[in-house]
Amino acid sequence: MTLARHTPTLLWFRRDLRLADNPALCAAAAAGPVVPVFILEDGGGGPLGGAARWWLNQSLDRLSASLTGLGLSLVLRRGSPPQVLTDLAAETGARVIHWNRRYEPEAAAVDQAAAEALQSAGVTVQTHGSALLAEPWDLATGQGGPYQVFTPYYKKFLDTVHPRSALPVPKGLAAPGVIPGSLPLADLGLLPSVDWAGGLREAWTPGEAGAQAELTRFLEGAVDRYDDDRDHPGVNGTSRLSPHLHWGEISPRQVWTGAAAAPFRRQLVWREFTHHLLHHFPHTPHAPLREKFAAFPWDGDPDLLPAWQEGRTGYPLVDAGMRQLWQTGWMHNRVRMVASSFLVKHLLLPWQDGARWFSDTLVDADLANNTFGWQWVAGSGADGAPYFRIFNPLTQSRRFDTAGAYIRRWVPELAGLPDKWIHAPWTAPTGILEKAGVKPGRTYPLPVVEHAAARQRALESYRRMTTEST
DNA sequence: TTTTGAGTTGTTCGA
DNA sequence: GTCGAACAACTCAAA
Repeated sequence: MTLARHTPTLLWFRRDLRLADNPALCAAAAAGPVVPVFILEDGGGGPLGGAARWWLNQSLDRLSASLTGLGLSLVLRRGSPPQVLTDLAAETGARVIHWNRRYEPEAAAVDQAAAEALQSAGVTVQTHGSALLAEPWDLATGQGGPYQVFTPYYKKFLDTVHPRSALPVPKGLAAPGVIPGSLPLADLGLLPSVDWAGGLREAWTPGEAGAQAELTRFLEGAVDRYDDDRDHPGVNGTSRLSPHLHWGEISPRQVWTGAAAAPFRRQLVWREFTHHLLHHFPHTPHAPLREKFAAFPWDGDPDLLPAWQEGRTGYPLVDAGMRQLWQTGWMHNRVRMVASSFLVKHLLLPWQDGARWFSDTLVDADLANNTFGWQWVAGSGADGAPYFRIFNPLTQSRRFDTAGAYIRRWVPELAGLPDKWIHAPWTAPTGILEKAGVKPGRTYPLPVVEHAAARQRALESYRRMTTEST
């Protein structure tokens, strides 16, 4: 064995907290002893929300245990990646580093700075693609530009992208003779000082094993009914893989390979599309993609933002969604649309406020997906959604949570109401309300806005924007 | 260059 | 209760 075989290689874990189908891990392992490191970054990829920090803590704990089982030791550090990594290279004598690429503008800038610092220090940087099925710059229109409409993107994707099968966990992993020092996980300070995470613990199992279990559950049942069930929030009909995908505890390739059903794969391509958009339009987390929306009059009552955040709007489906989010760090996608639309159109508050709240409370908080979703709802994003598409929270509630199962679970003070009245308690007859123990305005809020009036006001605002900007 | 067809997820109104 | 049309005008993507 040559001396070079004993020189360790650095492996920088970021949004790929898994061992299977991990190209950076495979490449590092093939070169000899591996020093895996995770850095809690000072700035970079944007501030981590509270729910995301909890998830990250659990996931790092699981990753560390898995690596230990294979004879490796995860090094935890905090600071600025260029500094931390050049220090670690000097400390270990590593000449090569591998990582899987990130795509958010700020994260990509950090990675670029780290690569430059390492190269200046004589360290070879090798990056790999694993967070997406296609690189954001791979697909282009006939003109060579980025796509802004999903359907043509989707067609192009199906024509040109053929995901390869997943990589196995590499065999024969070896640690270096000297293990670099690591912070204890607790010293990263990811967990809240007051433990509010009970609902999260109950709802989720972060980590690679938890991700595989969730995929298995989905493949053994829900995937076959996905097209019908995914819109019904009272049914466990979605994959619930979003947080696992966000943290890379499972790769999109593993999911794609496992689930061949077209309606589900289509959703995975949506994830690709949002990353494509964010890469090509890096300003969109803050500013509307459609420029004329910069003039939109967001003149709703800001005092209603907390009512929305805390699930006190008086619209049971909206409130159920916001409370599910607060308690479990996740909201069913159908309800995300209804609740987001309510903030933007009924309350006339800026989508950026909603995006910020979601970023802080979602365990799957993902810049590309979150940005796309909010801009789509606001009508300022990349699609042909007409401005007059305003969700009616009652129609949506009756259509998708007909029997009220979702509302009863998350708004228990309404649980005693019959199906017929649970969607709009303030319309129920007095006798029914009394029997259910519901006092509108006392045990459950009256609607903070009236639907028809709010709808008219939103339409008027869009009209104002279009007339005043021309 | 010009033309053409089409665009995730909806609601309301009136026949 | 059901059904089709209207809700505007624009932009995108490809031919």
